[in-house]
Amino acid sequence: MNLFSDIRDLVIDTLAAMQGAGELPEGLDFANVAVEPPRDPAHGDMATNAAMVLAKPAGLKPRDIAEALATRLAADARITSAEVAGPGFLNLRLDAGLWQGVVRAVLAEGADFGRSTLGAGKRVNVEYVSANPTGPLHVGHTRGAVFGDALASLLDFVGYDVTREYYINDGGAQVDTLARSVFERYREACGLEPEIAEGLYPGDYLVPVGAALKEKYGESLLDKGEEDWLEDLRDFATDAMMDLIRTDLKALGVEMDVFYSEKSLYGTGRIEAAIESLRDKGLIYRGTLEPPKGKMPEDWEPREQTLFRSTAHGDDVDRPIMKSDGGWTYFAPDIAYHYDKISRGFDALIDVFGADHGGYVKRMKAAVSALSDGKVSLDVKLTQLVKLWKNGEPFKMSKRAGNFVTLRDVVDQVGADVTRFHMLTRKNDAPLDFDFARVMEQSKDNPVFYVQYAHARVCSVLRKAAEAGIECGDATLGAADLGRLGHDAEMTVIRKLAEWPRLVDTAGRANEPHRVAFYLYELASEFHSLWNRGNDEPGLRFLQEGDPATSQSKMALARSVAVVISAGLGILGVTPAEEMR
RNA sequence: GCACCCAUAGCUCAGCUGGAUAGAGCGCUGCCCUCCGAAGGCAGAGGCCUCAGGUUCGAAUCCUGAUGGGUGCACCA
Repeated sequence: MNLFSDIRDLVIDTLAAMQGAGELPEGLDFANVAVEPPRDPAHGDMATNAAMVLAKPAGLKPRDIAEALATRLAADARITSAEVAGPGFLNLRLDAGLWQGVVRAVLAEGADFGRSTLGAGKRVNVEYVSANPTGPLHVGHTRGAVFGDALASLLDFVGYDVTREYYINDGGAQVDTLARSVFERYREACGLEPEIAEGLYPGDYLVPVGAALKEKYGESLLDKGEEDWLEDLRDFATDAMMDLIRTDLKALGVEMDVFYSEKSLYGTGRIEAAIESLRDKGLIYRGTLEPPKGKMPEDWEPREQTLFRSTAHGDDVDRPIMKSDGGWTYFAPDIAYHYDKISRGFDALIDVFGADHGGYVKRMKAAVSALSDGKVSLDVKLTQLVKLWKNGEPFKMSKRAGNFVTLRDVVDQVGADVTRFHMLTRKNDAPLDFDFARVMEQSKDNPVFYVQYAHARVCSVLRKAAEAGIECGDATLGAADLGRLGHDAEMTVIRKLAEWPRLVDTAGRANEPHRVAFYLYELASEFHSLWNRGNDEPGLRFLQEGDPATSQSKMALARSVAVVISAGLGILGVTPAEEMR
């Protein structure tokens, strides 16, 4: 149920009827006709721009169209008034029954209220986190994880068939480095002095991995050369790291559907197949790239390479896919991976990267465009930096020393709910401040708390009602006499509830889950406002002493707020608290 | 040098894909608890939406350019 799209349908139908009556020419495009909440509530319940959008193509004056449209709309039982305003806006007032219908719909549909068919069951793959399996996840990964997960839930809510996926970069040189680092920890476990050379991973999270190696191999590896243990240790270490990463993700409430191994692409002909596919399209060639303008790398020399003509699909320069030693560049398996996603039948792909991978977007889009002949879309969402603070002081971390702040540190300290919500209070491409002290604060300054508090208040008043012997099941409330609602303060909340389906829809189109967080804050704010007005105006209290019928109608509204908050928090992966004392 | 992202209240940020008088929070000033949770609410002050052009009925929003920040720029992932 989406009141805005219902009314828009009504407007479109009416416009079509006007065409039938010769009041409007045929062949008009109604795509830009919008029905939206007016900026100023005094203007009415909804406003449409139809007359202004159509004036030019129809060759008529906007006000004339608006007048005619207003006359017809006013004849509809759902519309109580239609007034032309400004340059040609049409302000509509709706029959109160429609607003009451919103509350009824929320109670009837529950957590499904606002679900849409925007996605039409299309299959979308959301790839996120995809951190190298060389250590625990840090705060930056945490933001990507939260964002990707909420985005996936949002897309599911608007009707997509969503797959959550993690690409394990277990095929490159960094895994060799990991294996060598672990070997030193293994030596350490055997009582020798570890030699953590420059370039190895110094973090002590590898100590238990070394110990586990000793469990498995005893001291048998000590006198062997790297060629004898490197491969085994690569697997052993990446498995250990992925276990760690999976556990961390779970602590944050993130569960992937697919973990896709880069290594599985090698030696199976899959990279070759992907490249062949590009070659068939004439997009692979041998050539020499121009040196980059401006800053010239020290060791630059002209070099003939195997290149992907990504410029044919919007990239700035063509990209090497093969190194001079004959091995693949990192780009080649990425091409093959996306080729695999395409061949698994996804209609749309989304990659969530850290902002430091921004330079990678165009070539990846070029690859997907080329591989799918433009049939599969790729949207790349970049998550900006997280700046850590503690009590207003910048919180420094040094990756070199291996003491960076991990996802686990954050979740253990502030909890998954707070972490998730806070990371969604900023647009993905805006930098985010994360102050350990402030995000745990339980006051209105903290949006997580503020939203959860609204939910808890509803739960509280419902408990009170139950104690007073008032039946408050959703079915009962849905059948309550909602005509008893109607005060401005109540209508404001109902209007906000009615926006939920619309909000979800636009958030889903933009792939922007943060909008859900902002909406929830606004809804909570309207609710708190109504709640407090009950202090001065007893008639606005939800629980009306000695008047069960009115109490139930007000409870219906309160309960609707809780249902929508709960559904919204569900998309964000945050628990709706029932009590916060 | 090139590409991408960003620029909105003193501070931190929204702004519903082009709509009416640009919104929150923090901070500042002043109010509201014999009252369903004051961990809340109300009111006030605070803006040439960085600048200059363009598109049109209409621009914070779209386009171009400038300025100021961030990020990334061949056989590393």
